Amino acid sequence: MSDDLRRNMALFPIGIVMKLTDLTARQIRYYEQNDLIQPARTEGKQRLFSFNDVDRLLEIKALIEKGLNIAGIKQVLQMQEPALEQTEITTTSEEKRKDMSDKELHQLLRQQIMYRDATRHGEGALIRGELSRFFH
Amino acid sequence: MSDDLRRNMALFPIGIVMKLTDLTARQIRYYEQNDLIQPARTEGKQRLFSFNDVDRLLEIKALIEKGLNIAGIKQVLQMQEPALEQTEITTTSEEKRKDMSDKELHQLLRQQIMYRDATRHGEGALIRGELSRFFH
DNA sequence: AATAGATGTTAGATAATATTACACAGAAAG
DNA sequence: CTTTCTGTGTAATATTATCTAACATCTATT
Repeated sequence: MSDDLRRNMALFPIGIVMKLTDLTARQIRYYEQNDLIQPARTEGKQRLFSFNDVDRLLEIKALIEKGLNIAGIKQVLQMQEPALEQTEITTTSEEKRKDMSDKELHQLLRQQIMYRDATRHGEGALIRGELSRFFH
Repeated sequence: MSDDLRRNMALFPIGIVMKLTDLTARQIRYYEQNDLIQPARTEGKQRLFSFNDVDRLLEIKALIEKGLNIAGIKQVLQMQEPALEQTEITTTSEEKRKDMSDKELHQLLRQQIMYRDATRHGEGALIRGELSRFFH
């Protein structure tokens, strides 16, 4: 329980996240601008990232390297998001989905499967696996 | 193994550490000035703290609240430091020790014992215990 | 009362980040 | 084969965060 708190706690400034993810500030801000991440802010409006944010950025990076564009990444990420409120789960996800053609969706799912096959090792250890990339 | 890397990795600016430890910047810098901690620095000379640094600051804070002064804290911390190089362990520690009177040392040891009794729970989980204070 | 230790506070300098705008290469579309 | 769109680089300027150094304040000890 406090593990969740830990991982969601806003801790890192963008400079650290750049080193951790090997992304540029420009990229990180661009992904935020396109709603792929929503880092917290200090009083002075500076971004603060959590472990989860860093994890997500690493996923984004992996998907970018697989050739996905922002729209595709957005779909993939929202698919693997845990069920939030039990109200309107279906409506929300269906609404989002209706923006894609069948072909696009199938291609996306294929790529997502490949991605998960490549990265899945231990069940709950997926997170650990992501974080371990910090230390190369 | 990479756990050690993680805990020693310089990640947090002083502003975050202030919130995490509930210490002021003044205090943190003062403790550094007195060699209780040695945080890393950015190229631009700004402090960067690791999880271990934060842990240590929490220990320092606990000792301060017990009424120890800097010299006392220094002794306690260096006692619980893991054996570093096998060369000159004895000489180094004895050199440090000879600065204290017997009375001071005994008082210190008494307090240290009380401290360890109060905080010890699971063996290697001491770190976890400390870190959990972040989330009150 | 005087001293020393620990912290508060302020001032000025520097580093880190924010925002915005423009540039540009490659992919996608026409 | 142009044109357009996307993702990223880069530069300028403003603001925030941190740094160091100095002086002030408070407490406990002498």
